[in-house]
Amino acid sequence: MSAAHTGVPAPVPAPLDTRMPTPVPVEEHEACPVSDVLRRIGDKWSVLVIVLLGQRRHRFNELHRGIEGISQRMLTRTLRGLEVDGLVHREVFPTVPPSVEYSLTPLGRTLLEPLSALAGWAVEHHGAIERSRRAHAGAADRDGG
Amino acid sequence: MSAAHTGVPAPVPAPLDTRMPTPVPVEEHEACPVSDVLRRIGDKWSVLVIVLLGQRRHRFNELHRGIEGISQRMLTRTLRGLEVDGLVHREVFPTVPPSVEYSLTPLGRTLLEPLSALAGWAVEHHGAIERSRRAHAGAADRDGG
DNA sequence: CAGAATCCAGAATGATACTG
DNA sequence: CAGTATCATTCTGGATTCTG
Repeated sequence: MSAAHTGVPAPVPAPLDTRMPTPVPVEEHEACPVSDVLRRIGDKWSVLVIVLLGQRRHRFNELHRGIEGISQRMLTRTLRGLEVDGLVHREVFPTVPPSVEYSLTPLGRTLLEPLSALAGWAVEHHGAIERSRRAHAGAADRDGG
Repeated sequence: MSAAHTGVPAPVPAPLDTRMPTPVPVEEHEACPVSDVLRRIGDKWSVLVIVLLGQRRHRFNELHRGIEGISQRMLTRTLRGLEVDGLVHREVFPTVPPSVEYSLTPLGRTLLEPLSALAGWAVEHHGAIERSRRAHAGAADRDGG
């Protein structure tokens, strides 16, 4: 197995060597756990739910009110997905009216640390990203128009 | 602005306090840089491209051959998206036949570090995630069948 | 070689109405 | 309160064909 998709071993400083040492296979990319996780939390709402549940546990409608713009359906689906992956715990209280509380599992809490690393990167560099996007949009205008 | 979506300040150890200190607004989640980055690199191929380009620069067809299963169209679209965001640099050599080399920009290289943190988490915990998925699949079978 | 253009299938997301 | 069911729409990814 190539090391390419098994762990991103280190922040390689990109030697930019013009030679081609290895053929770079990357066969089993479908099972790559990195892509797998990225696709799970890369959807529209999962990160927001994880962050909110990282602060404290919440009831369903608290999340619904707290995340402006999410539909009931998508909140349910997001929570189910995170629950199936073992990141979120769902606890039902058989009261009337019924009450359900969501919280992060221990596994889910371990995700907060690497997530905060990526969040820090995003906060630090989203200005540069947006400038780059605007610059390329302008370039496209000048190309096409 | 709420602090909820601006940086995931720290790996909060989830006090699980039953009180409700703050109302948790999360208004401007559409502009949340964390979700923004996650959605960019959470697609099917971006992470693989970033990892490969983190090792060294590549020509178009090297990437095409190196990433088994990717279509020409998706490789082009993925590279364009990363280029627009300022993470990938595209350099054209006007030879015949033409040659194009892709490499990470300095901004793109800074992403390797937080990405490797998340990758480490994924590698460490994807076993637990898959067990959880299988457990819930089995539970669904017993529920529905 | 490195793409662009076109067409298409399926998944993700959303609005709305209904239920225990 | 906490969902489920249904339908419509948008987005994503892919196969194929064509070009400088």
